[in-house]
Amino acid sequence: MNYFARVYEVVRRIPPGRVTTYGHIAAYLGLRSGARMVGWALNALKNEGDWFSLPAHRVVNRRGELTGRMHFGGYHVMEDLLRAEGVTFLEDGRVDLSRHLWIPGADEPCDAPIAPGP
DNA sequence: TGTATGACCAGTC
DNA sequence: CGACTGGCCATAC
Repeated sequence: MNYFARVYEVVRRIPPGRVTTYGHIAAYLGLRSGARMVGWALNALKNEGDWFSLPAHRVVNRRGELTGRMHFGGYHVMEDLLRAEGVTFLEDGRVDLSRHLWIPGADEPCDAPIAPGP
């Protein structure tokens, strides 16, 4: 079963300026705590060299931390990509999930407006 | 076939 | 409040 393809499909659906978490993707796929597999699937992306084809930089952990930034070829690449899309960061260096969190299945959540950024 | 691993999560000490 | 452990599922060796 192409579990990776499932993850890729969900990641592709993430709108610009929005981010989602591993847990939500796993939950959308029907897994309780398959979040590790989500990370593993994205890890396979860099192996395939197609990681740049998918907005993998929009996938963060439940706290909004860019845990996978080291896999983007630089520790600041992922952050720059998100900022370029208008994603705002907290002073802690985490993504403001309260404003940019996007949940799979809800293409246009009404209570998650895109913030214009500072 | 079986063990080890992973860009995680939630609960517990 | 900070740190640790177990679990979860699929892939790789």
